Amino acid sequence: MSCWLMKSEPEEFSIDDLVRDKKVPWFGVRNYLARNYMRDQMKVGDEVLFYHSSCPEPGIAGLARVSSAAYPDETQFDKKSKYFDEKSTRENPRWMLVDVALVKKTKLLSLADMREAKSLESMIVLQKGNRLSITPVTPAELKAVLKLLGTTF
DNA sequence: GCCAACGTTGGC
DNA sequence: GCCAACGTTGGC
Repeated sequence: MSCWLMKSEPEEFSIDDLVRDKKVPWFGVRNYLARNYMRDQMKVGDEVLFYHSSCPEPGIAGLARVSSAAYPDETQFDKKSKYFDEKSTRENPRWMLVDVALVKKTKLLSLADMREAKSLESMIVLQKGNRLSITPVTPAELKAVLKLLGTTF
């Protein structure tokens, strides 16, 4: 079992939207490394840290789990979608996704709090220049995040 | 709005 | 296959 941090812009899709919807396809990822994580490494039941990015208070806002195997992202075939990819075909889809299901909304563990925590300094999301929207989280990092949040999965 | 960092594209 | 130019991300 692995753990992942997945970024979402709350103006697009927030933890409150996940509380409402319970389970969503993680559409719109258009980065090959992030796609490969979903396609090749994610397993049903993997823990997910739901992270708010590009917003007034970035940080971890909730806990979730991977709830499906990888399958094609429908938005790549939708000409009206901003995620449309004319080079992708149904026979050979370029972009894959997994479903993500809510575990619980948590208090916000802000980016500032995360930067202050020595136990989190190895997290990829905190490394300089990191822009990847999906990053692996080590068991030790997960444990430290849960401790700071005062909760468990 | 700025800008550093990084990914992608395309000419050669 | 190199690499300059361009586009995007995302914190501030």
